[in-house]
Amino acid sequence: MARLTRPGELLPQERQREILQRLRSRGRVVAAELAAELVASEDSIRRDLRELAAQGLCKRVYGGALPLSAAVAPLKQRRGEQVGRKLALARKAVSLVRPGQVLLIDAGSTNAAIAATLPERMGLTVVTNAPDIALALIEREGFEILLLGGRIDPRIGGAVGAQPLQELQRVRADLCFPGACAIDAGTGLWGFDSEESLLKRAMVEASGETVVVATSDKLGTVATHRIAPIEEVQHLVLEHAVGRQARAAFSARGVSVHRAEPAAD
Amino acid sequence: MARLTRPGELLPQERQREILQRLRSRGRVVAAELAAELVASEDSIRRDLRELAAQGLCKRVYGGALPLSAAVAPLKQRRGEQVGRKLALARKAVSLVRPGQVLLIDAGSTNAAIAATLPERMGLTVVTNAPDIALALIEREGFEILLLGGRIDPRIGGAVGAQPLQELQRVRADLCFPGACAIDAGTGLWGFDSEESLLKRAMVEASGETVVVATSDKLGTVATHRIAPIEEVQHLVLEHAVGRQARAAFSARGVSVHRAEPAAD
DNA sequence: CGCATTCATGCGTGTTTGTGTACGTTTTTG
DNA sequence: CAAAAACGTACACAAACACGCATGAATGCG
Repeated sequence: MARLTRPGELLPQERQREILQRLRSRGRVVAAELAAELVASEDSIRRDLRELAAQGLCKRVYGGALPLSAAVAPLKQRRGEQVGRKLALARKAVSLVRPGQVLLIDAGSTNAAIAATLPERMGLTVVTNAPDIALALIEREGFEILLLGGRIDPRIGGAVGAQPLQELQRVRADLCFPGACAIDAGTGLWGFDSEESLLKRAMVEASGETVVVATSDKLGTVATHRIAPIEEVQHLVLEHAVGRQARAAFSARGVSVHRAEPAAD
Repeated sequence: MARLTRPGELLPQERQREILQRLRSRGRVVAAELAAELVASEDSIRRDLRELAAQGLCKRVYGGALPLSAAVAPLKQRRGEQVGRKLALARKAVSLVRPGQVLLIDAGSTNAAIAATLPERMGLTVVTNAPDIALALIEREGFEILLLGGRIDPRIGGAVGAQPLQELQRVRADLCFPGACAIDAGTGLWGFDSEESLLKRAMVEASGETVVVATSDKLGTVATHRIAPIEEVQHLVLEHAVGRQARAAFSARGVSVHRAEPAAD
């Protein structure tokens, strides 16, 4: 008794696609919930999960399924073996995002990982100066994307200079993710390039809160161009391996320190 | 029993276009529904879907079809016939570019192929509203890239609206490549979307010369929004298969017609 | 004008695919 | 350790499918 294309129901493949989306956005799926929300028997759902697991797209567990740790990392992020670490950081960073917020995302590979990890259909607005981030979001769904234009610096991978600065004046964001820069508990946030730092400063100013996501090598160092004092940084996402002392130094300055899960692939 | 041009019914190509449109707007199509709403047998609909899938325009699934925007592995399916054709067009289009010029490249898959075909180290400056085009050029070398910012329309794959329009005021280009639109020897250049057409118009105005690169289905048709009269189009790049009559019609209007090499698949 | 060609279509064929049911097994829970 | 929940396998059925063929309309050529 197979009533397949009943109006209002989902196509088999469509159902599987939806399951994958939920996996990405919520981190898990429950067979019984899926059966209820997508209209299908639990048997069909189980078949789907089995099939997806066989394709290596998720991990089958009792009661439902979980995303595979390195599930959605096809081939665009081959910037070294950092991928696992950056993904772990990105997951933690994304947990700070709430529905409906406006995010200001700077260029950079870590931030690209964050953008790729953002949940769909949360009503998020993303403002960015990086074409790769914009492109990644275009290919997904449910994002309002605002691109900052200007001359593109190929080393940075995004627009810099007066124009994006000017466009930023018209933007007000909830959360800001300035890209790779140095951070120090005493002196605050620093950048390596003059133009770049100017833009990051403007980003921080245009946002309610600032989230710094830092790989270990960015810690405690100071660069040449000042971006912001430590008081303007509300959140700091660090790798699992960072010691307690370093974390405490930031906490003492009023920064919420978030620790990523160990990058277990 | 083929009643082909029956008034009120849809031509095969019209039907396929409609299917693609529904695919974009609703995210899925069901074969049975299509057969009912467009007036055709399910066989014909299935044939359409198979054909569209073969061209890489959708993903065929049991019961209907899905857009491949959220598809898992888009890379391996970029081998459809469209790619060969677009590459042949792109090669011809690029031959019109001279060293040191400033190019204005609109969003669209054909234009992306053009950008990918541009020679490096020719001192070219590229102005574009499409993140994918900007990204492709970043990863190569020897290009000056200027990104037009603004709200991004995911269907178009680039910035549209008032902001890129305004930024265009400050740009003067040598050559302009407005993206996919309809062209007719008598009435000129037409677009399908209001906002989009406005931007294309501004692009044409900001450039010394305009190059229209058209796949065969764009020929002789007229859409709803006027972009420019035929006098403002200096070059037209057509596929090899386009007949002599059609080419002559444009030549007579003062358009330089360039014929792409046959697409060697 | 007559003929061959091309093309979209509908129908009949057999095949593939998804689904529900039945029944035995495994895992979790109290 | 026993009950319940979740699971997997086997089977039957119908929907959806691909393929081949004949039909009828438009087109091109002698």
